[in-house]
Amino acid sequence: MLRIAKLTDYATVLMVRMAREPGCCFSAAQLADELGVPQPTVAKLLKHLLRAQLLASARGVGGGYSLALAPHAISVADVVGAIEGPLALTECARGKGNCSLERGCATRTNWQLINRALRVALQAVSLADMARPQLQPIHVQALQEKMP
Amino acid sequence: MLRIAKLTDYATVLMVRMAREPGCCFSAAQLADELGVPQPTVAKLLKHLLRAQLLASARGVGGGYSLALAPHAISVADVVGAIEGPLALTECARGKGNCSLERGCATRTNWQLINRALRVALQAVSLADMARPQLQPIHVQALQEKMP
DNA sequence: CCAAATAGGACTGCATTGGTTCTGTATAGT
DNA sequence: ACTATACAGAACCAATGCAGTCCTATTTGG
Ligand code: FES
Ligand code: FES
Repeated sequence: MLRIAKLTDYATVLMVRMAREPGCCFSAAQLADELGVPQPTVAKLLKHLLRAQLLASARGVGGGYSLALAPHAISVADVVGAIEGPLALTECARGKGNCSLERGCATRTNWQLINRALRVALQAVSLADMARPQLQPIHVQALQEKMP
Repeated sequence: MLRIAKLTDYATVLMVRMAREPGCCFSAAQLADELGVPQPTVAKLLKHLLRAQLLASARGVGGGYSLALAPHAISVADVVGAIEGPLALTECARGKGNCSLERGCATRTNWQLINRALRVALQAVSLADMARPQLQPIHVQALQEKMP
């Protein structure tokens, strides 16, 4: 229903938590405990975020995860992308041949533009922003200027 | 994966098609044929759009559907909302008690703002806009001005 | 009355998601 | 060297929601 997966929500909460103390090393167990979410689930998410190179890891006793970049250098779009794959509102927004309506479809390119706007909006919000109690309303200066 | 349902995509294509000849009456069979999508599926979508009062219908021989409002008065957000229900990126974005992380969650209010930005963006695009070959890029003037 | 067309459900197969479990590997401390 | 801790990666399963179909009214023009 045009919403992010619950796991993605968890992931952002995890990342924001870590963004509050960057450089610090968090174990999966510790994070799961703080968050109140089962440990295996948290572990899986952290692995995904690691593969996307948003986290760095240390194995062994006393190991754990830490942010790979500064909090302001990681965007919400990065986190969403790491868990859900590339952002594509419509089937046809990701490459050709995915949508059965392609031939003669009038909405494809316009959807792609909407898609791009969403991506930009998510890229504009960093973990550092999310860690603040409340960020300013995002202002969408929308297309009152349209094609002729 | 943060994408609209395929049926929603169909619905927008249908609406845009009708927006190109407003006032005209389209039967489900005719639209299904034009679109290359099975007739029952199209019929179901049209019923949903009708209930959301985006369409008007005429029964009986020679009946069909037509836009309930002018093309510029119907937004993409309306269509998405009609098919998928109210727009809510996160569980917690729609009312209390939906998200298990609620207590002490630092990202809730910020997600709600992102949510609102998306809604505004979709509301800003009308069927008339979508019917044009290509609308101007949506410009998101994002929150470089954040909370202190 | 009949045919065309919508109105409204109920129903089903399938894909995705949320969540678990298992095996393997690296590391710190004893 | 041994062991406990903690990550790495994959396979696995149950449940939810989606895409699509079907069936039975009801309305209306001819
Ligand atoms: S190509 Fe997918 S809806 Fe137009
Ligand atoms: S309340 Fe749902 S993620 Fe914070």
